[in-house]
Order: sequence, then C-alpha cells, then structure tokens
Amino acid sequence: MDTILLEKKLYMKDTITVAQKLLGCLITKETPNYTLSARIVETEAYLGNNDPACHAYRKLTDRNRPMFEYGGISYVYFVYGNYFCFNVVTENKGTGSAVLIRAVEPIEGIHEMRKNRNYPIGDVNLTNGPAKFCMAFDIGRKDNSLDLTEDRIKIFRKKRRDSFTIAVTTRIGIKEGAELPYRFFIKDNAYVTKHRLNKEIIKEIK
DNA sequence: GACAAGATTAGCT
DNA sequence: GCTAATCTTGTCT
Repeated sequence: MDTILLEKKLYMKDTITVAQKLLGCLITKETPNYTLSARIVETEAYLGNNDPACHAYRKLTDRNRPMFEYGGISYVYFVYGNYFCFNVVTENKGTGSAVLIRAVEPIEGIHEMRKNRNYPIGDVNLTNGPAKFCMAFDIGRKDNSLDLTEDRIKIFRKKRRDSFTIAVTTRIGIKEGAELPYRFFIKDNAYVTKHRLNKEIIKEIK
C-alpha cells in the first residue's frame, strides 16, 4: 500500500480540518520487536480556549503542556485512574488544540495488539475505544510529546484516499460543550465506538 | 442483543 | 468530589 508521511504543515491546519483528514489515515508504532499499524476510523476535535471540554480551556498546566506546543506532536493523558487516551496536537504553538483518536481498525500486528490488551478474541472490541486503542498500541506516559513525523509513532496518509462518508455527531463522555458537533467517524465502519449515546448523525460529508 | 448501572482507578476539568 | 473509559453483571425485549 502506497503511503506518505503526514507533513508538519498538515497538523498546523485548523483542528476540525485535521480531525477529518486523519480519518482513513494509518497510525503506526515501531518497537524493537514488532510493528503495529491501524487505520483511524473515529476522531474528536478539542479546540483550545474556545471549547469548555478541552483540557487546555482554562490554563497551561504540567499535564496539558504538550497541547500548547506546535501541531504534530502527541498528547497522552491518564483518565479514570486506569486508562490512557492519545491525542494529536494541532495548530500553532500556544493554541492548545488537539484531536483525540477514538477508534482504529487494526491492519498489522493484530497478534501483538491482542497480547498488549490481554484480549483473546480478534473482534471489533480490540480497538473500538480511545483507551482500548492505547492498550492495544501499548501507549502510556512514555509516549507523551512525541514528534509524529520522526519518532516511533507516526501517521501516514494513503496515496489514493479511501472512499468513505464522514459522519458528524456530538462528542462522547463530556458535560460541557456536549452540544458541539466535533466527533467524526467513518460511516458504517465496524470499529467505530459502539455507544448508546451520541447516535444521532448531524450531517454527512462525502 | 440492547441497554443500564456499579466498581474500578489517581490526578486535577 | 469529579472525570474526554472500560469491564462485568443484571434486566428488558
């Protein structure tokens, strides 16, 4: 499959554009022992100081510091005492915006993903959630603030873009900003989060 | 099968 | 005390 590494300048675009552009792209992780690869099928945009659900809404802290860097690095945070979520920082330095990777479709290294997640079955539950994806890719604090154009985690786009419809809904699991249509996913993809809420599709983008 | 509710976890919304 | 989540268990159609 012909792929091209995503350039830094793409990450500098506005966050909603990046959230949509990342759909269908491949995210890879290289370790000494294996390579993991998966197709991004679901994202959410978090928009700096305009968005009350965003970690960077109030002020810069030690935790959200990576969000205020230049676009194109990772922001990994710890939630609910147990889990990690992986974000791609977007826009210019000081903006505090990012795209949360909510779900992926495994392509390469499925056996290792299953082992990382301690999950015996290779069905959609392997990676259909933000923390499931992090477990499958063995993403933790050590993967915070990586440069996604040169470090062990990278994102590639395909030379020939897949044909799919983007569905837009409100975001999942937040209180403030819940009405904002910032969740994007590939329509009818089996690996998109199965969630009882946020089912209503606001619009579709071809 | 779909949906709801409770337990779990630790850093800070 | 609350949370950008998941797993397990229970209830319902």
